[in-house]
Amino acid sequence: MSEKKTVKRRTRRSQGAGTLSEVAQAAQVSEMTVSRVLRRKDKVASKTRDHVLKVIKDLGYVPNRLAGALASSTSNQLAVIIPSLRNIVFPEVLSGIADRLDEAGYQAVIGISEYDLQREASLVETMMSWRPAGIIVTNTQHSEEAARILRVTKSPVVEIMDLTEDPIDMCVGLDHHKAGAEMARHLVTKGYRNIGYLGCDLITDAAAGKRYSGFRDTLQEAGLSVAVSLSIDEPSGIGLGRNSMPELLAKVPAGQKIDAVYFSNDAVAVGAQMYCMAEGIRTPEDLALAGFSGLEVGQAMPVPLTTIRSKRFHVGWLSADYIVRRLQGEDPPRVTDAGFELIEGATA
Amino acid sequence: MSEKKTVKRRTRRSQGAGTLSEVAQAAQVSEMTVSRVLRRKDKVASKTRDHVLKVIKDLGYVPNRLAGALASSTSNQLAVIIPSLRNIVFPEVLSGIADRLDEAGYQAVIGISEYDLQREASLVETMMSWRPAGIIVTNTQHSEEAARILRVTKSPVVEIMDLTEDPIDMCVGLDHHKAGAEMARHLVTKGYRNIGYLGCDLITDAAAGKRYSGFRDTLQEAGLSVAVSLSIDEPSGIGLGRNSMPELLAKVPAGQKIDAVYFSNDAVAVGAQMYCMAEGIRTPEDLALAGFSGLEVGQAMPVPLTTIRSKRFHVGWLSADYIVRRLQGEDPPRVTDAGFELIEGATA
DNA sequence: CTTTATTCTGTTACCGATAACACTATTCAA
DNA sequence: TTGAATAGTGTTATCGGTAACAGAATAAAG
Repeated sequence: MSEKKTVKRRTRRSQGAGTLSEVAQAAQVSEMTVSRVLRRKDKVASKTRDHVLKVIKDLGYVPNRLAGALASSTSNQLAVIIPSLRNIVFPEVLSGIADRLDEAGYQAVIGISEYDLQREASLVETMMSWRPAGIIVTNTQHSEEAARILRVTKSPVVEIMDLTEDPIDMCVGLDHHKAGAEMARHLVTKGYRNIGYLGCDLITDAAAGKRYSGFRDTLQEAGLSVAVSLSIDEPSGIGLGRNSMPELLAKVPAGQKIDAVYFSNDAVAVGAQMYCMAEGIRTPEDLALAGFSGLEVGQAMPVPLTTIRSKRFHVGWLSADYIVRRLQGEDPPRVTDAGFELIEGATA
Repeated sequence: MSEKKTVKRRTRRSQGAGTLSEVAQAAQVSEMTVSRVLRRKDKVASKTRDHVLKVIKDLGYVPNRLAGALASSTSNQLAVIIPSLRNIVFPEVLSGIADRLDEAGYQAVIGISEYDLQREASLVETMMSWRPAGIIVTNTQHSEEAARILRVTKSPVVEIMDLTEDPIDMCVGLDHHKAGAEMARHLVTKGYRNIGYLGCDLITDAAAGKRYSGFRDTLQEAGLSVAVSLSIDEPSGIGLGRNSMPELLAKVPAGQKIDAVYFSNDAVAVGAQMYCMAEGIRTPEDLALAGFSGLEVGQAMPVPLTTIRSKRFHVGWLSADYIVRRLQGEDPPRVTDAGFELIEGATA
């Protein structure tokens, strides 16, 4: 008489949210029926549905999406990796993403890389292990490992803010080199000849680096060069601009003078502008200033900042849109140049 | 001869990331061994471990955490709900949260409620359905439904930024009523008697509402009242401050004058300050200004803003810390007043 | 050279859902 | 009236892992 060895163990803790099977029992239907009611797919008799819904409500049942996602291998989570949250640009991108995802029923999971490619790689791996519906990463430069994972996945991938001809999957951004060039042209046209540069670390922030090189190249074409430049390896911000201006000005060779400064972004530029106001340096009469981003704060200044507006909300929205559409079977463009726009403020 | 009806179906799509079982086969060990290698729990012979790790690397295997979390009912995801990302205060809170979570190996999943309790409730439900390790929500006011779900869950819950004596589980924040009161006292002490208020909608932003009531109450105790006030139902920001100042000033009864304005937060205050600079209104000689938050931009102004610093990074860090510690079996305090600090700038 | 303890690895039973198909009851056209 | 199409619901086999215990292999003890 062989008795099957029935080991009874397991008293796995409940999470207090109930299970499908509890609901099914209480409602006297099968689990599938409950599942159908919740997902509103397939039809369920409206009488049954109402009854099940009532039971669900009474029990305060909250479905377990881990199980759902595992079984169906579909998720409504979308991974988003950005370099930082302190630079208001990225929250604005996120707003665009969230806006589009919302209406499609998806949810962003955000990771912060702190401008560190190694951290980015580790985030990519962690986030992909949750099998998101898609992933959005910032910039087009990635570590070998991150790139490998992103290339292998079948989920849609969008690289944002920057452009490349050969994206991993899709990309939406703007040409930073061109943006830098455009500002250089603007300053040259305005008659500035002795131009300085103040920015955050150009290696850390690859896009800022591209803008700088576009800027410098264009000056060179005009027979000019960057008179003096200073890169600070700190998180960019208003404080950095305000505190580093004296240092930049001090670097100007004795006997020379600069008549304009280009900044890595608006935050730094605004900080510098505040320094100028505090020191009685008139803009643009004594010194012209030019930024990049088109932040609200720059445009609110008594003398609005001359800058280039990047379409951050739009880039975010579009990248999310592409992912959603891809998931719906469409085939959005691989490379999208969202463009930019020179804002001729009053500082240059 | 009864043949068991063996239905063979299923060709569920692979996700291209491999599975434990594939790794196990390739490495000639059991799935459990691979699982152990990855989770670094239990010990695995170092020879076996190295071999498995090599196979994992060669295959480019990325574990499926959905399955892992489902089986172990533990997650490294932490849900965080904030009202907005556009107000730099919240990204700063998030930085604090991310900072602490990182070192403990957790990951924040962020939801944006847009100051809408209904949306918050829906986010709470969606996010809890992923069975996060814990959840952080902003403010202490929630819809009936959100509160129910939060009370039922066994995961740690922290309400942040505001305080209440009876939190759902834990709370970390500051006393906004007191903060408003403190600023009122400061202005009164400084000799201001005709004080106006400009802010965003007080219903939308409950914390701002509490500050205002603390402010008003204290003025009343001093025998004063708010001379003129204006609430705009728009997302608060620098633009709002800059554009609404004229309207506020226009509301001052003819023949009267105000000598100070209290703002719902620094963004609005800075916008107003820019308006003043642009219009040649001197601060504080012609008009004193006082904000709340202690944003970098306010302190970088040529005339630094008088305001109250909220410890946003710290609040975020601490809330994450409490959750992590709770998960480790400790018992952090239920209510934590993170305090605030009056910054006596030069505008009041 | 056993016995016992210690390491390491495998087996089995789930976790809580969904996919795919099966089956029963209606409804409808002929 | 009857076979076929349509609706509504149930059954079974996973999804890709982990918990708990069992068992084998090795080391330590007597």
